[in-house]
Amino acid sequence: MDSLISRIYTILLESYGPQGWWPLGGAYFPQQEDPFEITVGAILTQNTSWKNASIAIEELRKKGLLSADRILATSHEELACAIRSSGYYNQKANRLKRMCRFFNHTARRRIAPTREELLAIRGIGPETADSILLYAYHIPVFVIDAYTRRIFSRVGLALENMSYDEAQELFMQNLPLDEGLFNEYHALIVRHGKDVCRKVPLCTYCVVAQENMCTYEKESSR
DNA sequence: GTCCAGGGCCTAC
DNA sequence: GTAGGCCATGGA
Repeated sequence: MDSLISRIYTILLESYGPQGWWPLGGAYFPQQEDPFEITVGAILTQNTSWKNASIAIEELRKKGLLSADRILATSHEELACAIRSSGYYNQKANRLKRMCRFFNHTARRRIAPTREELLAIRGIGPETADSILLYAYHIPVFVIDAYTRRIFSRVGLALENMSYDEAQELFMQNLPLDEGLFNEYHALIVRHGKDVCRKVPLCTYCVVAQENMCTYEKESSR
C-alpha cells in the first residue's frame, strides 16, 4: 500500500481522523446499521447535502414510513411531502418506491443485491449503487463522486477525463480490497472536499499533492 | 441574489 | 458519445 492514492489516504486520515460514516453513523445517524435505512439515505442524499437528506429520513421515521411496505402503501403525495427537505422530492419519491419494490424482492431472498440489479432500478446510478453496496452491505467497492474527481484531478490523476468505472478501477487497483478502507476513504474525500478543497487548493494543504506537481497550482500560477 | 450539495435521467446533436 | 436541461430544497 504505497501508491499515491494510498499515501493520500494516510494523510487525510491523519488530518481528519476517522469520519464514522455508515454504518457507524457519524453526526446524523448514530449507530445506524439497517441496510434499508442506509439505502433510503443513499437515494435521498443524491445531489443534496446530507443534512437535508437526514431531515427527510427523520420525517419518514416520525411518520412511520421507514419500511418498504409502508413506503409502497403510501401515496406519492404523502411520500413526497415527507422527503421535501431533501429536494427533488417528486423524483426521489418515485425512486424510493422503485427501490422498495426491489428491496422487498431481495429481502425475501435474504441476500445482498448485486451492482447490476441496483443499476437496473431507474434512479439508481453507479455512485448510489456503490454507496448502497459499500455502506449498507459492506461489499468492498470504491465510490467515485464529484469530490473524488475534483481532488484527484488536482494531483495529476486526470479523473475528470475518466468514466466512472475507469476511475473506480484506478482506485481499486491501487488499494487493498478492504471494505473498511473504502468506507473511510470516501468519507475522508468528502470531508476534505467540503472543508478545504473548495476554499483552499489541495496542494497548499496536502504534501503529497505538492510533490506531484499539482495541476491546479500550475494553472493558477499562469 | 448566487452558488452548491454524499446524482441521475432524458433529449438533442 | 456527450453536452445541456431538468428535477428542488435549504444553507452559506
